[in-house]
Amino acid sequence: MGKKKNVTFDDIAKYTHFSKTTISRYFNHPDSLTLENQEIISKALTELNYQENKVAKILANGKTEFIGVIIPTFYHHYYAEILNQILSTYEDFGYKFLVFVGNEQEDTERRYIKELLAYHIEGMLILSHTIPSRELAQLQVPIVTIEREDQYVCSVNTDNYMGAIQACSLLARHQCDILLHINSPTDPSVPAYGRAQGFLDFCKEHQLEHRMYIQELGFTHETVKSHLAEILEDIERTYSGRKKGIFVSNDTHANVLLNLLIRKYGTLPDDYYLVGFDNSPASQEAVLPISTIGQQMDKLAYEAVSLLVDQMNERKKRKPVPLAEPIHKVITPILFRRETTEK
DNA sequence: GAATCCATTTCACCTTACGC
DNA sequence: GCGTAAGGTGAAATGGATTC
Repeated sequence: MGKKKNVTFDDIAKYTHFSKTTISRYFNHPDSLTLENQEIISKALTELNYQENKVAKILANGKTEFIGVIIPTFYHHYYAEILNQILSTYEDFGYKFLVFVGNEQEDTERRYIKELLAYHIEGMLILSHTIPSRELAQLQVPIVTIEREDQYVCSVNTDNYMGAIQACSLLARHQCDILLHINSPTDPSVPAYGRAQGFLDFCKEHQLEHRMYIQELGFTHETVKSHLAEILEDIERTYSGRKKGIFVSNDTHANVLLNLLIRKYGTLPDDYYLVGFDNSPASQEAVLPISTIGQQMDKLAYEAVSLLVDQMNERKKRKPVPLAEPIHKVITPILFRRETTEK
């Protein structure tokens, strides 16, 4: 049995005795047709069972309606959630997404970007950290980054510094004797650096005893667990008998630390107060729901896609005016008090 | 190297409405 | 009745990879 041929504009045109142009106008500029003719075409579409052909549309106008996305990893639940929010902006903007996970491999990410450009994506959202924004800015496609170094490209970031202040304020209100911050080494050009800087500034300003554990924790559960176990051992040894307020740089790591404590003590000891960052699902689903600084992922995703769509629309104009300077939007974080501080 | 896939775009034509 | 503008529509060119 031969393959059944799809119904095309040509078929609709012959059926209705209009030209293909008129059929195209029906879909793209319906107001340019009389109501009577719109009705005739509408009826024909139903009778012929026409199925929209996006591939032909892309071929004709060169606009793929695709946005490329590079995610660094799915180990952090934050990225799964933010991607979920990005995908849901389809309802608002109609763009579809081609997603790659770079796994922190710079050359792999370059290959993925090349592949995305070959698909004629109209814009790109970059969440991975490996490729400098100066290099991204050279690509002939609008780009918006989320929570990464962004000097030369548009971006949407959480106010990490304010988030750290909120976390420290909460721990200070609980009269913690010592404030501790666990983080990976972060370059000052990365927005997340604000978490460490905010911690440091708050402790200094309020003359609170503090300490920062800054070290690479790894990208697998096993390595993170092993490194956090070492840090916890040091905390137990150094600050025994004191009330410890720990601000961990993300919820995934906060959850691993919480599990280590619960495995050891059966519960979260009274002298431990814990705050994470991101409000990722891990913080809510933990054995003890974790207090956290919530990144408004829905807003981050919406603003990022919105900023990208603005640039993509500008490029479609006859005389596009490129941005003089990259736009950087900042989203306010929200404090969530849960059981790791509210005992 | 030409034909094919198929929707869009550009240019151009025809019709109708309106003012003088 | 004529000229002009606006509205409605069609023919042909177009895009790039694949197939013939």
